[in-house]
Amino acid sequence: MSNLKQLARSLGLSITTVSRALDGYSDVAPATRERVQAAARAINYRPNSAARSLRRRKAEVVAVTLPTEPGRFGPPVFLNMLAACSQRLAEEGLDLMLLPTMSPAAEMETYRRLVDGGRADAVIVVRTRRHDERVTFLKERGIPFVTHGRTAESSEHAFVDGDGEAGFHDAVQLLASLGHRRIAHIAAPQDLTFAYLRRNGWLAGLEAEDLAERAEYGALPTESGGYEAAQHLLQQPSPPTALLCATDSMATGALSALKERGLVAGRDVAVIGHDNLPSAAFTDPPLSTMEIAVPDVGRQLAEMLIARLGGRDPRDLQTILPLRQILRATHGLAN
Amino acid sequence: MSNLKQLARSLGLSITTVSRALDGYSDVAPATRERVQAAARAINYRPNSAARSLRRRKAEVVAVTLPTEPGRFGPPVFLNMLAACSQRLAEEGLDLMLLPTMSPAAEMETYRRLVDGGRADAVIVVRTRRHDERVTFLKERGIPFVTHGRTAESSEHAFVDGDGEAGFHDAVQLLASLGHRRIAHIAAPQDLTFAYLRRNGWLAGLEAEDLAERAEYGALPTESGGYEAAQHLLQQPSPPTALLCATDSMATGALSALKERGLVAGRDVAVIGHDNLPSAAFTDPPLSTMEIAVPDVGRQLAEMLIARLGGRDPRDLQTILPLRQILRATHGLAN
DNA sequence: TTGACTTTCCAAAACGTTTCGGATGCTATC
DNA sequence: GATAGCATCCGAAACGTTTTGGAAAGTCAA
Repeated sequence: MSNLKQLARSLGLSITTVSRALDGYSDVAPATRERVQAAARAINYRPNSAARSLRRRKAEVVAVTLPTEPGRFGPPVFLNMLAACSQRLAEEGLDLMLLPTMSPAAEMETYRRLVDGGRADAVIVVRTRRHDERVTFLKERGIPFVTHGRTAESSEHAFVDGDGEAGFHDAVQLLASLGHRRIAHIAAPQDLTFAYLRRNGWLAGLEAEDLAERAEYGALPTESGGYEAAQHLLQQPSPPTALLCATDSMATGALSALKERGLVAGRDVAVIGHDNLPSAAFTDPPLSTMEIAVPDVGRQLAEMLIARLGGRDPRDLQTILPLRQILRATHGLAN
Repeated sequence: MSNLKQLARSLGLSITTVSRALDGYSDVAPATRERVQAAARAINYRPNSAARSLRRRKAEVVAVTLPTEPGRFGPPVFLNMLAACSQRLAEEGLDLMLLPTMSPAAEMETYRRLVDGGRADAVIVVRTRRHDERVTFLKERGIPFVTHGRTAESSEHAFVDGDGEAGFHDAVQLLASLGHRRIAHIAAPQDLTFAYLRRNGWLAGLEAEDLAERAEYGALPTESGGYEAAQHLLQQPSPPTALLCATDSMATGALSALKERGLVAGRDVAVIGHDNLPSAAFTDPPLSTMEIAVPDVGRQLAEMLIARLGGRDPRDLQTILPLRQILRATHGLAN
């Protein structure tokens, strides 16, 4: 691994000049700069990142921890989003670094290493919970951060989130307009903000439509969870005619439970999910679902982070994005 | 952010002693050590990672770039694997850092920053191609690395891979034993090693069973790709009775194409995939597929990396893992 | 009392970069 | 021919840690 000292010696220049030539300062002669750049290219010189960030007192890294419950990774949706985010951050010279973590305890320890060890300049929080230890920690330390999804104390920090509440409200109204009266909810764990808000939207929709029946079942946000929930709901005395599912994964499991009982989704029972996973277009029947209407959530996340790093007030950096309903075949008619 | 100097001053000790107390050296008095540890805990001290890795001349980071074709992220399978890998690496004091990259060019630039800038001590290569620029680069630089999936020059480096060739060979034999004679292959891009090997296995299986018909169609390894491929293969004069698909995503797309033509998978046409995605148990009918038989590929990857960092010869670190067939409902009988 | 050992501590150098505050030599101006 | 101004370069300090090579004080045996 080459360094400035070698480079300087080989060129008969001082370390200072070489450093400034490469950084584009104006006090180095054009001819010299070219010589330096050529030599740097020739030996594949890159500044040592540890030395640079020690001196500069910033890591030039934005970190995200990826909570990975054993055996199950979060929706692939996150990763597309984070990829777009990383692209924008790269334009700013920032690396996005993802750190898988296995347990909440391990995750908090990672946060401490990250923040107290100066390894990251800013943090993105995903899988946000309503009362989120990570948010508390970051606020306490005063390090810039943006959450993907709100918390109970969202007014205090930057976030971007889809309007799941409105989306589920609308979905209930759509189903009601199609004649459904018994619209059940397949809920994800309520400590997760997105799950809480979607359930709220469902409740509000029922309220608005004056529907008294409010059957629901909570499960893990996975295909199995959705399957289990649907099984439970369908075997009740007067089973629901519509299943509003917190996620597409759950909806997929629900579809499979319907099939097992000889029911056709979109004809016998309506099913609506959320996320518009790539596979949602290929379920049988193709899943009706919803997704955030703007294409570049990741980019927005990056912009917010950059604004926060530039000192902008977090209260100016709070976006709730509208959802778009994707109506395929499973939202169906009530019979 | 606190540092050793503050800590030392507040304790009336030298920086050296504080450092050594925290690192568990034996030349510091037990009483002193406790005092230091208590103080460090009190102010949330963590060593500055830039300073530490500058001095130690190692980053204590293992990097993975995640190639993310726009709009599409690799199978979630990777991420479970990497999470397990990161857990094992953490025991060794190593951070696993994932870097999303949008294009091959951007990916190579990331590699250069990573390696020439001393940001990572070792690298994991995923989505391996048969002729892989990244592998060439890493070999040239002499930095330890392990690939997930083989390359054309695998004899030279550490890797762990599933035996896709044998798996697809076996699948052909299974299908043949069920009476299928026209077994088509839905292939992924052949520059990806896994795709190449699976196709090879398919060919070898046909050979072994003396089947002359070898219809195939290459597409992107996505649901849409599989859909498109199945459409193409099924509209031929004498369509295949079995579709052996390079991935479960493709198989899912193929299932949807079958349905559209009124065909039942597992009765009219057999379908077999690869990966055993969580959703594979919930397709309709449930997908027959295969997966690596051992549970902890990620851990193996980590062990190899650790061995390489310890100087072990890469030729001792090459594992091809057997696959397990998961026979659900779509491998079906030939009619 | 002396010398050899042990225990406990510490000063200083080093890692590779960035950056502050000049230094040097040259050109233009009066 | 002195002076100011400019273009170009550089020495040295600093970032926070680890680590080398002792130093100081205490213990023990002879």
